[in-house]
Amino acid sequence: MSGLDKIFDSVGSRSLFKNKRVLQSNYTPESIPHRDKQIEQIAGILAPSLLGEKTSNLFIYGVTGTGKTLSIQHVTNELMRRASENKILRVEYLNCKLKKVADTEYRILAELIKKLGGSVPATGLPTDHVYMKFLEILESGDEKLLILILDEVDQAVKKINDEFLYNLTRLNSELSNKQIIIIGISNDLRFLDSLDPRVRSSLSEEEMVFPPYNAVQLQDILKKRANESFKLGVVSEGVIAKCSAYAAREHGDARRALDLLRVAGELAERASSPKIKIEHIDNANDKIERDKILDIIETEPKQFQLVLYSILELIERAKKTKNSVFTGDIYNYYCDLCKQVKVETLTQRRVGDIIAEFDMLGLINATVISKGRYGRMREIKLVIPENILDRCRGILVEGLGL
DNA sequence: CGAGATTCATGTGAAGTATACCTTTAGGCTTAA
DNA sequence: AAGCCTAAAGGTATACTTCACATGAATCTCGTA
Repeated sequence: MSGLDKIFDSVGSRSLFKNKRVLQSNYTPESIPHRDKQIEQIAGILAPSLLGEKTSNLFIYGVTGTGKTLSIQHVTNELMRRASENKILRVEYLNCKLKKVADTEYRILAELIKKLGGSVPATGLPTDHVYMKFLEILESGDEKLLILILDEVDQAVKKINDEFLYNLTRLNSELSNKQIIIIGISNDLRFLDSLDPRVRSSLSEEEMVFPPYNAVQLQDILKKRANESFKLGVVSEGVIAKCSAYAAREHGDARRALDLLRVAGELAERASSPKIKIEHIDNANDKIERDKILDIIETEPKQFQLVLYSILELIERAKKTKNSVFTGDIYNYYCDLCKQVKVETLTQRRVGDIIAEFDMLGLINATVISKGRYGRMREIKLVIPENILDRCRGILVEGLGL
């Protein structure tokens, strides 16, 4: 038996997981603790849809990981189950945050059409044409109602404008025998205030707020899932408490807590530990943060990577001299870098926008400051933790062929 | 000395351009009657 | 004549550029005490 066989064979017996899926973020549990009230309320609002009646549009707030998406999905799943025979309902879920998938009006519509079974080219069509196509494909279906769930709408509106929401809410008047119910989900509590009053009133006919979980509730949730997910006796004393404490600090983000538990389990498994210990959670916390950032960096387009590399290098240098880094410095360094790699340089205008995007992504922190006589620029600070800087640089160097 | 003007380096908005892709339309070719 | 293919014409979204104006506090200027 080869050495590898041994490793492969031992996987089954060594695994700490009974059913890992339970801890993955796309898993929909049977019951959702501490959200009974909200679920009932949603169900109450959406119930008439079973009879094919148009219900109010619904708007839901709450910070990440408070069970918004889960609750909605739970209710709509039940609705679908009840409505499965008579085909009056259809539910579509769309996350508006996904870059390159749903970050423009055109792409959101294209994505919706795709989900409904049609197809549209990535570019070339006038937007109103795409609207027509959307209506067409909607009319062609059997279902009377479409429940459209737009997750993280605030992101979409920030990138586009609120007119497209208005267009969506107005589509109902163009549909002869179909109706659309829009459910908007947002993490940003102030989002509604920034909307045009017209859009606001039609989108948020009903509003709901999901409060964050407190540490006790988080523990409850984690316990339940841990029991389903891990084999008996695998979870050490205090692990659950620690996970929920971490997550409670992140304003009650349950998803974060579950991720933490799952990754901790994976780490423990990899380290051949028979139990998940508290130290695994600390490691998991680092790993999650790390993977998130590394993934963003890796998937960013080349020009963005060049800018980011410039930022990284300059901040590294500035650390020694205790100077700050500004837009101009970065642009100069970036230009040199482009020459070195033989890539076309973008204009400073564009690079400025790219820097702003990194700010949005949370990789850097860029604040506009005025240095009086010496101009006005963004002061740029890195948000990426020290301990993964080298790996970031590694990815960039490799990706750029430096 | 201090109020107001000046200045710098870039922020920021709007409009224009390049590219890649789409539909429509007209012409040319083939085919079947 | 009808059907099919192709190429040109006309159109769009997106990423980027160009142009022009906006910003805001350190510094300068100059009248005044």
